Amino acid sequence: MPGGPLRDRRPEGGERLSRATAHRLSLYLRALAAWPADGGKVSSGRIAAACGVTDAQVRRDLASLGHLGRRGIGYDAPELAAAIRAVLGIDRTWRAVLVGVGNLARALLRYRGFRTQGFEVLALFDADPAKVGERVEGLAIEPTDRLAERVRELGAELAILTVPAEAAQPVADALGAAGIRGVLNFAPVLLKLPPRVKLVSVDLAIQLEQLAFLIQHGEPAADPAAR
Amino acid sequence: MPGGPLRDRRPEGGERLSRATAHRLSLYLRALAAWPADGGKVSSGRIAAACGVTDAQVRRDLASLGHLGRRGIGYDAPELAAAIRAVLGIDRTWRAVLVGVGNLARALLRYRGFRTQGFEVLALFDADPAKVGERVEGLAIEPTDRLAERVRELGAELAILTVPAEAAQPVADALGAAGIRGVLNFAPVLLKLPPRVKLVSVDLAIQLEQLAFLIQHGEPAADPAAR
DNA sequence: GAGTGTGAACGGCTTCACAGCT
DNA sequence: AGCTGTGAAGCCGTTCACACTC
Repeated sequence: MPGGPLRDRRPEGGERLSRATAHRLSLYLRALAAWPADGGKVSSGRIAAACGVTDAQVRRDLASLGHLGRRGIGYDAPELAAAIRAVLGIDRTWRAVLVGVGNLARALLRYRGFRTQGFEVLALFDADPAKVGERVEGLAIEPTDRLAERVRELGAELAILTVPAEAAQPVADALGAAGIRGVLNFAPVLLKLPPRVKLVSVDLAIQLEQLAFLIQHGEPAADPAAR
Repeated sequence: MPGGPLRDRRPEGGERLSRATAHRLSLYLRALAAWPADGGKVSSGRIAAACGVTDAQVRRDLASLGHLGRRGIGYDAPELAAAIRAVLGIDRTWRAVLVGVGNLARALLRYRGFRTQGFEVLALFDADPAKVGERVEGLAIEPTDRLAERVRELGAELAILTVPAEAAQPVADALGAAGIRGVLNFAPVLLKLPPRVKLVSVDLAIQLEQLAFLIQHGEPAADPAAR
């Protein structure tokens, strides 16, 4: 058998944390940031209460980052925040471009917390010639057919896709070819991308459907945060 | 104990379907809608391919809706779509209000698929007096302090919250008091609501953080759709 | 007392595999 | 052959409980 023990080798480095855990870490980070910077010590219980999860869950999540807590004491808030940022990969600045400058794009651009959390939008693109040249939040809109070229030029790693559904796949193809590493997609379609490009999709209509579902079936508890 | 001799309620009383399943059902529904309306028959394999899941998963999900498929044949697309709509609770119209008329709100209002999927926004509210009276997508913006009164008047069941973070909790309180049944929240805070009010939260900044995390750790596969 | 770290039990979702129908 | 429905198994994330530390 040619495969042998070399295949399927777990890349060492301890425990891989799940996507769900990563999501909660974002929540914890937000809670820490909103904290009145008192003593600097926090406990799993306080974080849990602020984020709507159990304290055991918080401890389990934080333990996966290393030995950050001290028994009987708690966690050091700044140290904890730094560790979470590091594992989430937001301890540096990500260079991003945005394609499709509609209302959603404008809302995102104005959203504080993008730049503060380490995301920087470097360029805007739109296929509509009437929009090209217009300035939004300090950036001039460029034509979409320059997308690949400019992505390479700027060294952008992330793309935010806020184009209509029909335009999404062609743009995604162009982004993939230009060497982008991640796409945050708001178009309600299933994008096909090479496996080296990571994808997170947000479908706003589906969220409303989920809400209808929750009401329809009397689920036990309200949801702390959703995806 | 009422009921008595009537047991054996197979059709819908038995299995509760999970939130994850409900999310996938939304995906399937979208795939069905986008289908070229050929014969009218679909198989679990085709749906699976369109949604980025396994065929076994599709069968398991659809089986939980009742006995819709026919062995050797597949599913009848229109019938399947109707069944999914029914279980998701979107086989009727939901009356909704929207609070906080910024760019995000305008993007949502323009989003086709809201009204077509059974959601109708009846009124808009904003705390900014300068915006009150302005018409957006055919609706005049009303002052937020009329919110509770108008929710009752209109019989609204759902609310879409697109206000700044600081304003979210007070508005949520007002909505809860007015008898709203569900809230779709876009403000980056953990809302406290009575358990009878269902909550779905969408945090756009967290989605970007998730993307950074995926890139940072070379996850095996790209994600079909996210929450 | 307050609080973390963690094995172990638990529960639920997903995948497998195949029987059964067309 | 093609495809669904479904026990059974596998897997993974969450919760429990408690030893341990300050």
